[in-house]
Amino acid sequence: QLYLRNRALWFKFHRHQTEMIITKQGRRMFPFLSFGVAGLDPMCHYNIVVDVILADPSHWRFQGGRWIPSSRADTNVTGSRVYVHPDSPNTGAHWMRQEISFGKLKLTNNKGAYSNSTQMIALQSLQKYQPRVHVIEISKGGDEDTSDPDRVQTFTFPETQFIAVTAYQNTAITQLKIDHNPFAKGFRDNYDK
Amino acid sequence: QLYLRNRALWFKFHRHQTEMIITKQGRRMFPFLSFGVAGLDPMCHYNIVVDVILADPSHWRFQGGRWIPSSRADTNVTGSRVYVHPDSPNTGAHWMRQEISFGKLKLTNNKGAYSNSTQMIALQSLQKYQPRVHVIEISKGGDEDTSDPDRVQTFTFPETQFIAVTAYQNTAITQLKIDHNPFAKGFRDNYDK
DNA sequence: CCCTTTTCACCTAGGTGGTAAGAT
DNA sequence: ATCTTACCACCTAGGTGAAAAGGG
Repeated sequence: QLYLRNRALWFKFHRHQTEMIITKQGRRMFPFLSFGVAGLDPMCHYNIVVDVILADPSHWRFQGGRWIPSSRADTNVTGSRVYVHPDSPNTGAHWMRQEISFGKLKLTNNKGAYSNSTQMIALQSLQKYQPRVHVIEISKGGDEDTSDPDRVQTFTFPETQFIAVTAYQNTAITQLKIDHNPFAKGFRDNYDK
Repeated sequence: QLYLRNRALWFKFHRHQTEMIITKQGRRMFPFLSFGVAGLDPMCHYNIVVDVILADPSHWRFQGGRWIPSSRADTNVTGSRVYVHPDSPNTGAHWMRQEISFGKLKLTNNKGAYSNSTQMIALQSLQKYQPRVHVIEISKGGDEDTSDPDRVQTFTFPETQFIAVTAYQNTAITQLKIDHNPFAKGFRDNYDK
């Protein structure tokens, strides 16, 4: 019913263990989450949201060209913030008509970034994370009722797991970012103009 | 209860009869509509929308340095399209917290621009228009009921009237645009770098 | 020592009016 | 003649990884 549109790209990164930069002011994901959906009620209203949960309790270190799990995380895990797709709320017909892209979602390491509804997800560096997407049917009362499991569908794609970093560790990941992210075009070897 | 935030700027243009460019792919307004609002119910939900109505039935021509009304409009007026503020729907608390800006609203002369929810308002060149803003209280049923006059408040600011053009006619208007629109900075006389 | 922050050149993306060509 | 369109140089705005500086 819901599928990952840029699955092939995600797998290219996943093969090398995806890394995502986090900064204080927020950094976009690349690849970003892009979904297609089918089977919704065209007339019904839905919110579509993404959250990011800890995929693994360990701290990770990049050593000898490999990621290795280290000590257990000492910090208690703060619940990951939810990112609501900017088109939300909208009809099933709307969501099924076109790509559902989370290209403007930003990741941050600034826990104080919750000020005034800035849409960012706060993570801890060197931990492994798993994004999830939720399709929330809005009840006729106008409010979503997340306590009713029939009204929320959750999808998880393991190929979108990543380790949060403040600087890239694996040069293979860096090269994939440069090769595929349009904003990094200036770093491509075969870039002539 | 609702006021025009950039009223002084609008008056600078209004004094010379404001002109707004319309193009096929859509052109932003400058100045753009920017409002502040007070007195809403912080918990209640509202849509805030702008429409543009004909301010005058005449065609206008710029001749001898002045705008003069010409023949009556022969075309039957098609109802102006509504532009819904991208934050809609939202709570009274949200709308009262910050500027309500319509900076991304675009004007077009392409009547076929209604394709697939492109958010543009279609106008006819050389006619005079009046923007309006509507604050629509959303009923508990979740749908706005625009047939109930108690639930819609409409505000009109005469200083935001403008004539739609495909190229500027009055050089005084052109100069004001260059002086105040950041995107036209390259045309300023005192621009050194 | 390892991780984070800041700054930078370089890019994408797209909003300006000017200008010349096109359309009626 | 008058109005419209297409293209342009020039700008704003902001997303990249590299590299150097900062911090514990």
